Amino acid sequence: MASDHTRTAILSAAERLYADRGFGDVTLRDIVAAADVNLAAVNYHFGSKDELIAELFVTRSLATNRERLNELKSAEEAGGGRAGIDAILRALVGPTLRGCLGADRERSTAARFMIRASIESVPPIRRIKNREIDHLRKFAAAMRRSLPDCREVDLYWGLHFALAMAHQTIRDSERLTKLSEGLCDLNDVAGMIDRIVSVSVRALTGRAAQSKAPARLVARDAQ
Amino acid sequence: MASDHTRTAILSAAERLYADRGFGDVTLRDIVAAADVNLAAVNYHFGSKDELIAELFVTRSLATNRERLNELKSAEEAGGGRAGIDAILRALVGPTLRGCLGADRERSTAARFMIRASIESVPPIRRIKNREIDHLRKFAAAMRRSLPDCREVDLYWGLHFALAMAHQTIRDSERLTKLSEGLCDLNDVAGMIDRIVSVSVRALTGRAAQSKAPARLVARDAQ
DNA sequence: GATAGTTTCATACAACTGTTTGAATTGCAA
DNA sequence: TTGCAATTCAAACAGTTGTATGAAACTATC
Repeated sequence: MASDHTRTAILSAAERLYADRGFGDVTLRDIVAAADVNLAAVNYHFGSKDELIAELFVTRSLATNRERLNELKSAEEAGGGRAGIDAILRALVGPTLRGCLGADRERSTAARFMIRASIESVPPIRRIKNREIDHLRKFAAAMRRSLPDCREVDLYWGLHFALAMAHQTIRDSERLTKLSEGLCDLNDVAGMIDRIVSVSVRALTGRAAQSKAPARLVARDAQ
Repeated sequence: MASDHTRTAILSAAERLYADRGFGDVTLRDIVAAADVNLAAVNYHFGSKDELIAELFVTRSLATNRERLNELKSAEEAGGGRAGIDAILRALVGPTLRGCLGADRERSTAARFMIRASIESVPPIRRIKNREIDHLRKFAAAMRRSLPDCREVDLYWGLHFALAMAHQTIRDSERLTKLSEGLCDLNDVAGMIDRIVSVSVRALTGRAAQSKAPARLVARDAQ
């Protein structure tokens, strides 16, 4: 194993191309052209296209999860074993948002690749993705500790919504910019995280706080 | 132009396959096999694969927008020209959510096709999709009328978040089910809409303190 | 029933896909 | 240097893709 140069060139070219254009229309020939290596190098170093994608995904997935858990852990330590709900949610959505929309270019392609991977469900990734559930469960557990009075079902919905907002903001930032005619500042990543966390916290605590339960609102839809 | 049978068979088979498996791995041969027509029929009736996709998207896009605007209009008429913010958001996310997760199978594939189209950005669709902005602007305008004291930027973020939650709930309903181990009931579409609308309203009215909106909203729960 | 126009069909085509091959080149230890 | 394994390379492979073709089968009009 000499210099790894070819291997890493392929990895980073592939990641960038997949992040930019999706898995659908990026061919091995595109990748090797961008990496400036020979076509056969992919199969020589990775075995197959699918294994290349899988390696890319596994590496990044572990890194993202580690980053999230680090933030969660230090938040829990700071709170003596129980973190505030806002810190938990911040640990959940912060890394990806900063990664995708922050200034660091390398982290940006990495994070955008992960978004692609979570959207265009391509076979080699789908097989691995079940582990994500286990990862999210840790956050659900932290949230449960933080909000012991919150109903279980509300907790999952809150987690789900927080991820949804973060996700969609990354994926469709262009639409939001166009729609608001530049009013929504996507460069202010910290402000954006605050906003998402704040909405999520309110979604979670709004009902729990005002103790009184369902004044179920009239929903005349249905079929 | 005799019986349209072949044409419509292609359209509905294509829509179903694209909705189920995405644009990435559905070939013309898959479509004609499902529609039980000859391969050449696609090019004969539609010109090309891209034009078939475009026709599918335009048709459904117009239908969805019409449905949303109808709901919005009747909500505004009921409120004497100014609809409540919850009714506006309900008109925005309701049709798609009911379409995707409701019981009506035909509507379901139609709506799921639209979700696919909005995720996997395939060229023939990307060209058309700019019109969506104009459509959303109408909802932004209605929201502005409903919450005249709300800051413009908060308004756009609220609209964005509402769509994000609806969207992600449809796209990744499986993950939510697994994560919550069936606790989050995705069959209760009405309750889900309540929940999304309620969170969105709180996101909008919480920050803009002096709002006049009826904050008596509480989402109901299943079970 | 013959005719003209539309629609279907089997088949072929050219382009592109991921993968394989076997020879050429490299790097390094003896 | 020689020898040998690891790596690179150009070329070709088999399979799939969207599209085109020209003959056959229809349908309706006269």
